[in-house]
Amino acid sequence: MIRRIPQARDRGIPDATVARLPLYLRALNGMAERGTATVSSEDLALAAGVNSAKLRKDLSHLGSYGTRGVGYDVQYLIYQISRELGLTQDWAVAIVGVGNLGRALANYGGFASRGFRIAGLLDADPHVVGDRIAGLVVEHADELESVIKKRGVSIVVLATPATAAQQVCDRVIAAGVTSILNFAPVVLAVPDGVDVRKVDLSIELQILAFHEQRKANGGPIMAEEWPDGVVM
Amino acid sequence: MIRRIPQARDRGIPDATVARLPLYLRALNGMAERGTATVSSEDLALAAGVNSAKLRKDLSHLGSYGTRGVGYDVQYLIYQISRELGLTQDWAVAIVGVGNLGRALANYGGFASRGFRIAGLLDADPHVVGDRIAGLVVEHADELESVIKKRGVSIVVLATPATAAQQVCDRVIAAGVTSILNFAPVVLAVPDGVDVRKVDLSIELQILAFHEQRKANGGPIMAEEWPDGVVM
DNA sequence: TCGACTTTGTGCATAGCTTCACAAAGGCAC
DNA sequence: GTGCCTTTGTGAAGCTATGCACAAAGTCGA
Repeated sequence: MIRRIPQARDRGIPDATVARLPLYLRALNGMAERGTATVSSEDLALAAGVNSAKLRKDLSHLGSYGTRGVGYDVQYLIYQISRELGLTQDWAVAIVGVGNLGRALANYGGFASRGFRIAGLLDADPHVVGDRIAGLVVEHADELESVIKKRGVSIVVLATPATAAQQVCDRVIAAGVTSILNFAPVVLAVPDGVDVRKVDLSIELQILAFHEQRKANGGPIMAEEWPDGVVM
Repeated sequence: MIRRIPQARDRGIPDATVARLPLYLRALNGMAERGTATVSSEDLALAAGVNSAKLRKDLSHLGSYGTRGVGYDVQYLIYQISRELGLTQDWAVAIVGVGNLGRALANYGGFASRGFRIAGLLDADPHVVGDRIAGLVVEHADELESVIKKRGVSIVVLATPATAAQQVCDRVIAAGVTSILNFAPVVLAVPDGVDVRKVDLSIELQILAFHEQRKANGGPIMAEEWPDGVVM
């Protein structure tokens, strides 16, 4: 039974807000690079593609970091959001499954730039073990537990085939990992206290197809374009 | 101003429901492969990792396809969900940007199996153009408009660098595409009527880091483990 | 045919998220 | 100072999603 204790500065940030903070952070970094010193909620909201009231409410969960009449100090806000997200520390990430997707992830620059360090690449296929990818040598999946413990891995990325995902998942949890990013198209069963986030390419396409079909067959349409009385 | 017109069988399916339908579909396909003929909402909900009341409410938006006392016919439900999602037709997909991620996507089996046919691979880099990947020859990005029109592409996957994404996005929209799956870490500006879904690997990791940090520093914790009176 | 049992479909209460609208707070010119 | 202007932070209202709980509807055995 997990129960939150309200604290002095309540850390109960809504999930929806947490999911947007990285977006704000990215927009702020762009502004910092262009030399912008302060930004209003209106402008930042525009850059992040959200409503400005929502942005202000999101930021208000972190504290009161703005200045009325002026806006937010870009550098200061970057620091506060980074701290809140835990990006001021270094996270060791292991990628399990070095197929096409695993390789793409290993080479993806967006990780390293945010405090995520790839600390291990593992695969069960002996033909892949030993390959050097993005500066790391692929290790055998048998080494999973030892890699996690020796290198302090706290986040595991699953890029294995669907059939292997649950088994690998069980092993990394047994090894003490409680944060998993799952690319395999399966619903993982995990105990309480373990966070799983899922990225499913096929599901995203299916959602797009739904809306695309709807656009084609008079779904949500311009009311003006619908011939009067044609309702079937 | 877009306004929905309620229809005889109201097609106003909530977004949250649409996002879960592919999940149900996957679970149902697994059951069909194992020869299951009917399934109760309880069992299907378990397989899909959702609450059974939610599952029933989701399915009730499609119609009344269950039999009280028995459950749902697996094959029939597969058909109904597929039809609703638009998977009974063939969708031509083009992937723009054939870097590591683009290659992984091109080789990803999950697309073809659901009515998504990769109809084009494009890249701006002359060293990549001409490569054969997953049975297709990479074409130059200059051919974008012609590929979209000649092959009836209706969904475009953006796997370009962030800097090129908006420009490519503008071009595919000008060519008539209204559904985009964006892997580039930018907020795309698009006109009304265009659907963009975003997959952002770095954001997912940041969300995990937030929760991981919270687990480490007395965030949501076991109430029992918190020393009495220590509230700062 | 009947009654016990199973499971759906949904009304309702609740929780969470979004958006509006505005008072409070601060900067700046004079 | 003083007053005007800008922008934040947030109360309140409305909307969407969730989950309980149960009546309605169907199956199945006797």
